[in-house]
Parts: sequence; C-alpha cells; structure tokens
Amino acid sequence: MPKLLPATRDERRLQILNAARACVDEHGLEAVSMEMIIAASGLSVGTVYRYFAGKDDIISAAVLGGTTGLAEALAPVLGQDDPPPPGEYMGQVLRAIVSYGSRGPVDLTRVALHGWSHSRTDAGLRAAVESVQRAARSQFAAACRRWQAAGILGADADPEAVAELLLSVTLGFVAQRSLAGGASIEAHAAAVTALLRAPAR
Amino acid sequence: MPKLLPATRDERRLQILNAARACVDEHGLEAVSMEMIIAASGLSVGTVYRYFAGKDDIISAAVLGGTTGLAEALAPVLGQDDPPPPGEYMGQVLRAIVSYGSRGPVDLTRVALHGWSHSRTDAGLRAAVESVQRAARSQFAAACRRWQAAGILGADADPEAVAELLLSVTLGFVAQRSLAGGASIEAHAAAVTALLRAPAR
Amino acid sequence: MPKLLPATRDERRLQILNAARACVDEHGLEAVSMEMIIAASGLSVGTVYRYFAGKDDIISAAVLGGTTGLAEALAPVLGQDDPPPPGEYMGQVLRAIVSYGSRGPVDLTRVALHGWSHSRTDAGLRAAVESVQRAARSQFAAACRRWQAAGILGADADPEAVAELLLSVTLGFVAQRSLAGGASIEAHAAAVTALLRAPAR
Amino acid sequence: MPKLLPATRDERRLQILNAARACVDEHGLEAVSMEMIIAASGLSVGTVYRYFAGKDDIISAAVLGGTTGLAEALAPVLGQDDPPPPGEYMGQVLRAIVSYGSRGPVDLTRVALHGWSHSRTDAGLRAAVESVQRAARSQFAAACRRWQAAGILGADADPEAVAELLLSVTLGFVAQRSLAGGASIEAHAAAVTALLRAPAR
DNA sequence: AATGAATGAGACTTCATTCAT
DNA sequence: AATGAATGAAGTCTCATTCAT
Repeated sequence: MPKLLPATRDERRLQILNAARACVDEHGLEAVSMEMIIAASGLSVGTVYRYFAGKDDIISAAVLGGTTGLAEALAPVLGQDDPPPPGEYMGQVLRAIVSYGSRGPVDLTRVALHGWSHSRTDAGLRAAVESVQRAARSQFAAACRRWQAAGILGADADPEAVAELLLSVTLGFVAQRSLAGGASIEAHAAAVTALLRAPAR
Repeated sequence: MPKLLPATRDERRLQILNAARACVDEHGLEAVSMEMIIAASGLSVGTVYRYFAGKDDIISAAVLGGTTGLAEALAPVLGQDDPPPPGEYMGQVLRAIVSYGSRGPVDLTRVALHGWSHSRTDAGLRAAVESVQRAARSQFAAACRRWQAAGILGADADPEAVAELLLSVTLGFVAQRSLAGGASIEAHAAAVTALLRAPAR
Repeated sequence: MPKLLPATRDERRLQILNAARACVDEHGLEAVSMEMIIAASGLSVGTVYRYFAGKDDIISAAVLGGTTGLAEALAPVLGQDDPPPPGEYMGQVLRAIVSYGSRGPVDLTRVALHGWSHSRTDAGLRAAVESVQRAARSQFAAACRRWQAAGILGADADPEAVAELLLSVTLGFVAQRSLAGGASIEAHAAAVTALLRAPAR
Repeated sequence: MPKLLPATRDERRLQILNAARACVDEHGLEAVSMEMIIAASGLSVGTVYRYFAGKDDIISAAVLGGTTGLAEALAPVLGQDDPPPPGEYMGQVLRAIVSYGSRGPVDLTRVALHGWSHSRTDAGLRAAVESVQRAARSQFAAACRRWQAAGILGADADPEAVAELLLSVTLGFVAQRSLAGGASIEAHAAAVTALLRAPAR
C-alpha cells in the first residue's frame, strides 16, 4: 500500500472519533469499551491503534474536539462588532451551538455533557474547557458594554456579572437540552427580552 | 450476632455512598473501582456487598441521592408563597444549592455534574433528574406569575419561558462552579436585578 | 476466608515459581506465557496476580531464586577451611550443584542457562549472577592458596588465575550438562587430578 | 525489475542477521520483536519478509550462524597435527573464539549465550550445538593423546575425561566473558600450565 | 522488487463479585 | 456479621504477518 496521505489520515481519525462519540453518547463514559469503538468505526483493532495511542487518547480527543470545535463555531457570533439586542444575541448564540452540535453524526452537545464530567480528571480537556469559558465570558462582557453604550442595558450594571450570568444561561441551555431534551432557543431568547422589558419601577 | 440496628445500617450506607462520591469526584465516573470505594469507606469487601448489591447500585444511589436531596433542600426556597424579587430569589436558590452541596464531606454540586453524564444511561437517575427539573421549572413559573401580579415582571412575559431561562441559569451556575470553580452567587443575583432595571425604551 | 498465613503465602509463591521454571525449561524464555504458567501452577488467573505483580516479576523471581539458592547451597562446600585436593574438591562442588539442581520438580541447572541469557537484560538478576560468581572466584582462590601451602599446587601459580579457570570449569560443567545432557562429575574430577599428576619435566 | 543478484541477496541476509543479533544482544531473546529487527536492519517490513520466512527463521539463523561459524573458525586450531603444550593450546583456542566473536558488529560470544538458552527449544539449533561440542570434545581428546605420546600428560589420564574438562573450560570461558565481562585468556592459559607444573608428590 | 498500512489472534492484566472461614 | 482470598470473564493492547499498491 502506498504511504498514507495526510488527508486520508485525518479522515480516518475523524471516523474513529465519531465512532467514539457515538459510543460515549450511547453507553456513557464509564461503559465505552475499545471493542465498541472499534466495531462502530468499522476498522480493525490494529488499525485503530495505528491512529491513536490507546483508549484514553481516543476519549480525550473525542471530547476535546467537541470543545475546541464549539469554540471556533461560536467565535464569530460571540465576537460581533455590533451585537444585536440581548434577546436576539442570545438566540444567535444558542442557535450556533445547536447547529454546531448537529454538524456530525452524533449530537455534540450531548457529548459535551460527558466532556464536562471527564474534564474533572483529564487535565488537557479541563484546560480547554476553562479557556473556552473564559473567552466566552470576556466576549459576553464586551457585548454588555456595547449594550450599555447603546442604552439597552443600565449603566450601573456590572458587565462582568452579567457576562457570568449569560455564560450560565448558555451552559444551562446545553445541560437542559441534553438532560431532558426540551430546551427551546426561542423561549430562552424571549425570556431574556422579557426581563429587559420589566415595568419601570 | 444481633441483627444490625436500622440506624447503624443507614449510617453504614451513607458511609459507603460518601466514599463513592469522593471517588467519583476525585477519579471520574469511568475510573472509579470497587477497590477504591471500599478503601475509601474503611470497610471490608464483604461488608460493602452486604449493604449494596454491587457497583452499579452504589454509583446509582450515590448520584441519585445527591439529586433527590437537592430537590428536598430546594423545595422550601423555590416554593415560597411570597417570593422576593427575582434577583434576591435567585440568590436564595443558588445559596441553597451551594449550602446543600457543602453539607457532606464531598461537594455534591461537583458530583452532580457526573450525575448528569451518568443519567444519560441510568434510567432511574434520568427519571429523577427530569422530575426534579420539571418541578423546579414549574415552581419558577409560579414565582414568575407572582412577579407579574406584583408588577415586577412584564405582563406580556411568558412565565414558562422565563422559568426555562431561570432553570438554565441554575444548571449553568452549577456547571460553571464545578468546571472552572469560580461562579459567584452575588454576581448572578446582581445580574438578574440589573437586567430588570434596564433603561426604558 | 481467614487471613493468609505467611507460611501459606510463601508456599503459594513457590508453587507459582516452580510452575514458571517448568514452563521456561519446557518452552524457552521467549515462549512462556502467563497462560502456561497459570495452568501449570494450578491456580486461577487472579490468584497468581495476587502473589506477583506480573509476568516480569514472576520470571525474574523464578530465575533469581535459582541463582541465590545455588549460592547458598554452594557456600559450605566452597568455603571449607581445609579443602581436599583439587580433584576431590571440584567433585564436591559439582556434586553440590547437581544435587541443588535436583532439589525441586524442575532441574535448576537447566533453568540457570536461561537465567544467564536473561541476566543480560534483567539488572537485578545480573547483579546477583555477578555477585555469586565473584564470591565463588574468591573462594576458589582461597582454596588455591591452601593447596599451595600444602604443596599440592606450585608456589608460582597465580591463585587468581587458577580460580578463574576453576570458575570456568564450574560454569562450563553446567552448560555442558544442560546443553548436551552428558557431563560427568567423575570425569571432571578425574581430569583435574590427572592434570596435576603430569609427568615431571 | 531484475532478479536480485546472489551477492546482494547474501549481503541483505547478513544485514538482517546482524540486526537480529544486535537486538537479541541488547534486549534479550524474549523481548526482540520484528519491529526492532526491521528498524535495526534499515530495511522495510516487506523486504525483510522477502529474505526470511518469519521471526523464528531469523532468530534461528542468527544464532545458528554464530554456532556453525564458530565451529569453522575453531577447526584449524583444534585440529592441529602437532598441538602445542596444553596452556598454549588452550590460549590459542580461546583467542580464536574471541577473535571470531569480534568479527562482526555484534560480539558473537554474547549472542552464543542466548543461543544456548534458545537451543533448548529449537531442534535445529540444538543439533548444531551438540554436533559442534561433540567435534570439539573429540579433537580435545586427540590432542590429549598427542600430549601423552609426548610425555606432557600422564599416561594414565583418560583422554576423554580431560577433553570433557577442556570443553567445560571453553564453554565456561565464554559464559564468564559474557556474564561478568572479565575473563582473561592469559589467566586461563597460565592456570592450565600451572596445574601441569604441580610439585611432584 | 519494494513498501508500509492493515489485520486479528492472542498476550497480559484488571476488577466486580463470590464464598469459605 | 464480617473478612479477604479466590475466581474468571472481559478488558486493553501488541505484534507477527499479509497484501494492495
């Protein structure tokens, strides 16, 4: 056989990672076995071990990939120069998350939940998760400052505190969606808007 | 020997469950072994098997206990007849969660994250998680209706949608706290208040 | 089951080591598998792993035990205060080796050959082998000096050189015995005596 | 492509055998893998399998080659028509062994030790080893008869017994050299001479 | 002829559970 | 009731070998 092209190699790795994600999603972190992943990947034992060093390597890469990929997919939405009002903005963020999650054969937002659990033990994953959240929080804060400048958000609001709340909303949306299945983007967006339209005191 | 007193029995079960929680917290769902749990419990192999049917039983009970316990601890706060304004109300909710989590030797909010992951494959746990969330959402909605009656929240806001948002805030708070470690109750409460004080348009 | 008595524990270990020796002897260092050793020991997989950390641990202990045991068995013969003439002395040494080798269910002199091979890679074993040989050589040298004092060996002979030769005779005897099967203690003893009785020049 | 030239073929085989010897020497019989041998040979997997049927074939040939080669190198020394006195004769024998061992990139006397171990399970190798030893013993015996005829060795000495001793000396020399590293040809030769010069009784 | 990616049998080891004492 | 030694199914991974290119 000819030397493997880098493109084919990456394709194979993805094939294995998606198999791993499907297995984690279906059986849970604790119950995935190499046998499952290998069967789902359609490759042979030896071949899978040619592309990854072992089970830990595969699981780490599978959940890490979801985290970094999400960050990339979210970046343009979060970092808009001229963000729309909060309700619409959050709607766009949640929509980007859902659309990113549906990109591949497995819903990555569901894998994300397992990733959170795994990150408590996998240092690399933990670093990635923290970095993604820090970045999101700082971009939420930037948006808050724009809203304050535009008179949409009260000048006395602490942008950092609101950003922390919006990050909670985002993470909580993912959790609700994965746990119960029914979290509505529209409801979240509408609720944010409704809070802002509270009757004057 | 005399039959074990029921009180002793429950004490032993708790001892084992706390050991299991500590192990899950420290090593992650996938890496906990009976050996670890047994060592952490300070009991002997045979004794642990007298109190639980096996590993699955222990893990399920350990994470399920956290979920139902949280529901109980949260009930009086969530179901107040005359809820304080949203910011203060959410502050009370998050404070109750943190205080419940700190009750035992292991932070139960951190275990909760593993529980979410595990609930995807443990039917009993999943049912419990869904039921707790459903209950919380409906009590959040009830509070919203009170706020609308009191003129604190706009009459055109959909209480169900706002309840969904508040549930996301709650879950997201737990996630942020467990993942990065730094989620502030005060920031969350202040941010909710700030949103409600948005300048009139 | 009650806590294992140290005596029982040692017996079990010996049972496993003898199984390992039999396997090494029958199949060769490269072809022994845990499955073989376990089957030969008559114990279960888990039990064997309760007594030894793994395959390497077993193999090392199996061959090391032969080396140190031989040293102990040889010590009183080599270190006699008043050694008999060389031929008889070497006869006693070789007889002690053969008798030590036949002590257990597997001929340890045959295992020794594999041990030499293994010692090139196993540091602990190597150190033991070297130490045993160094000790033997120095005791051979001591015997030579007695023989010189007794006028049995020429005064101009270098005791260290003769000791080195006698060590070679000893090791070579083991090798011949293990390789071809037929090395005679009597022939070796007689040949040493014959050399000493060379016609005067 | 043209059929491989025989010279190239033999060269390649030697290249592979030397790689195998280096690996056996460095890692021990049990730990050599095809991957190691292939890497050390500088050839590709497929190429190595064009020259040898498999791992067993390579290992057998590698150690067998050392044995037969040694026999050839030793033949002229052992079979001299008019052997020098024992001390000088043994010196020549050991010198021939050391010089043969240093011929290639790996010390073949060290490989020999592994060969002895391996010969217990490789029938072809065992036959070769036994044949070489038998031949050596009979030539040692022939030399003894010459020494008796020349009055250097007592007429009552059993040539076969002395030959067996000299074979032990030879094998033991190889073992000492490989195990501890320090076996001196001169010491061995001098010691043989010293024994023959024992004071008359 | 040469290459090296792919294969899968089988090696080593762990660990949840049982049960004799 | 309590103990912990024993069990063996099942897991992870290696590595000799094949074969498409």
